This record gives sequence, C-alpha cells and structure tokens, in this order.
Amino acid sequence: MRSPAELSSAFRESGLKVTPQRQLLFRLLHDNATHPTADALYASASQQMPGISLRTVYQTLTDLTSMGELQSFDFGNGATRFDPNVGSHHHVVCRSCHEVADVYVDAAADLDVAGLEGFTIDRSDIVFHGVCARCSATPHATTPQPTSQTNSPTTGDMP
Amino acid sequence: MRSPAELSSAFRESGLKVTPQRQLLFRLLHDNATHPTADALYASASQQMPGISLRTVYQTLTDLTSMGELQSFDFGNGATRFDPNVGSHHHVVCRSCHEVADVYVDAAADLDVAGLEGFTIDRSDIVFHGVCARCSATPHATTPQPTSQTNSPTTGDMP
DNA sequence: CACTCTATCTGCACATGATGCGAACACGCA
DNA sequence: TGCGTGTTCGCATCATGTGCAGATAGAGTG
Ligand SMILES: [Mn+2]
Ligand SMILES: [Mn+2]
Ligand SMILES: [Zn+2]
Ligand SMILES: [Zn+2]
Repeated sequence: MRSPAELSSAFRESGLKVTPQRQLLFRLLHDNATHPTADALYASASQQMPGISLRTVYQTLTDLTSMGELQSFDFGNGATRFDPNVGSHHHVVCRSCHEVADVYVDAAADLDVAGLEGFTIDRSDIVFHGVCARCSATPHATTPQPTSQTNSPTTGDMP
Repeated sequence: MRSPAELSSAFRESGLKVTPQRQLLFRLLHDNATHPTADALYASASQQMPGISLRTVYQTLTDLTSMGELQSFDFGNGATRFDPNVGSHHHVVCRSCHEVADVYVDAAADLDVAGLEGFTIDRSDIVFHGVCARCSATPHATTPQPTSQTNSPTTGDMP
C-alpha cells in the first residue's frame, strides 16, 4: 500500500475524509510485514489512541482492501490477516505460533495443472505450512514476533 | 477415505462404536467430491435421519479428520470444507458460488522458492481462485451443484 | 435374552470473528 | 464560524464452532 501521506491525499481527492483514526492505521500498516489481524491492529492502535473502536479498525481495513491498498488472507487460523504488500507473492505459516512470512515463488507459471477445465482463474495462492525457527527451538513458543529472518534453509518438499 | 464397510470394521476394531449416525455420514462422505461443509452434510443427513444433531456431525467430522480419513480445508468462505480425498492434490474455488474442485499439479516440487529460510515445511497448498463455467454463463448463479466438469480449458496465468 | 460398561448423542451454553444499524460526532469547505 | 455529509462508536446480531453433562444405546458377557 502507499505511504500515509499518499493515502491521505488520495482519500481527500476521492471525497473521503482523513481522520486521526485512519491516519493512525495508515501508519500502523505501512511497511508492516507481520500480516496482522484486525484485533492485533486494534491492540496497537489502542495504545496510541485509547478509545478507538474495533469497529472502526474493521471498517478501515475493509475500505483499504476494497480500494486495493491491502490484501486479505485467511490461513484458517480463525482471523483474517491483512497485508499491505499487494504485489504478487505467497506465504508460509507457522503451525505453532501462526506467524506469517512472505514467500516468493519463481516460474510458477510453468506448472502443469489438471482440473481447471471450465474455470477462469484470476488468482493463485500458495500456502506453505510448517514450523518457524523460533518454534523449532522453543517447542511451546506462543507469541508471534514482528519480524525475524533466520538461517537453516530447510526447503521442504512440495507435495 | 475408506468405504463405509471398511470404516465400520476399523471403528469396531478400535473399540469405537458403529452408530447409525456414523454410518450415515460414512455413506454421505464416501466418494463425495463436493468438498461439503459441516452444515451441508447436516442438511443431507437430516433428510435421511430427521433429528440427527449438528453437534454429532461436527463431532464425527472432527474424529474422521484426526483419524486421517478426511482432510479439512479453509478457503476463506466462512466454513470449513471436508474432503474424503486424502491424496495429495490442490483446489480451485469459484469466487461466485464457492464451488470447489480438485486440481492436480505436477512438478510442483521444482518450484524456485525464496522466503522459507528457518521454516520446516510439511505441507503446501495451492488454491486457484476464479469463476466456474456455470457462473460464467449465469452471472448471478448461487447454488453450487454436486459436480460438473465442462470444457473451455481456460488455464489462467499463475502470478 | 438380560445386564453392564462406556462410548456416543443431543441440546444448550458459550467463544470468537465479523457485520448491520443508527445516533453522536467531526472533517472539509464556504 | 456554520453547515452537510462522511465517520466513528457502541451495541445488537449473525455465523461457525466448541465445551459440557445428562440421556441414550452399542457391544460384549453370562
Ligand atoms: Mn504477504
Ligand atoms: Mn479435494
Ligand atoms: Zn512459530
Ligand atoms: Zn461458480
């Protein structure tokens, strides 16, 4: 998604208003690679703006998504994840702490696919499920951290 | 998943009981390629067995899944989908009627992937999103049908 | 067949994520 | 400063699932 300043201009030019709540969410989402849930954003926002409504967070996320500034994903862990990275990419999800990281897949266009007869495809998502480095070390890790990229390139096989 | 007869034997041999409710669900799920939701199964089951509880349907689905007889998928349409096809395969989902069809992808193991550093992968799911043949013809189709495979091989590009 | 031990079924409460609604509020502009 | 419409917020409501406990009924045993 675009920068907070760019979004503010775009909003005003579209007749939409630039409220403090929206500006805060613009900042919280910009360059945010954690794929946060609405609730996580609400928690962060509440620290800087006590009294902000969860309803407003949902509303703003829905608006930004329909404007194409955000992507939303459901990885089956209960809550929708929002992603300011609207470029084409894929994801890996930790089965233990539910951390989500971006994955870039090359040459995916060459896949030999059977079963799409009759369908007009406009989007393809690949989701890798596994265990992150931190959870591998600490079997019972729970709290996901903002970001962290570690070593040990364990590229699992692709069924 | 295995046939109703095989499942009945397996259940009894494991000390589990073979109830009419379970037998009905065995039949409803066997060779079922529609990727039904718990609610859809409950609707079907209720016709043949009025009074069956939705709770029992959920319970049985959970049991069969943890026994490896079913796979469950969440395509982000609100309800979990259950799949008696436990072999390795992928899916295409209609954005309009939410119909789900199986997709078989070859050579997926050769993908050039960046971003999995630190993760130990044990499963990879590819989901194609698009519009099915029926919804392409009837712009406002709603009710998904059991199965149907049509022509016009529109293999969309893979981002 | 009758008995007994348990697994199972069912109804209801509860949890969670998300949306619908309307009155109070405030951004943006004259 | 005042106005009008878009926003915010709180609360009700919906949807999918799960926890719980008493009633029910498989399936061996005598
Ligand atoms: Mn991403
Ligand atoms: Mn399938
Ligand atoms: Zn983890
Ligand atoms: Zn369709």
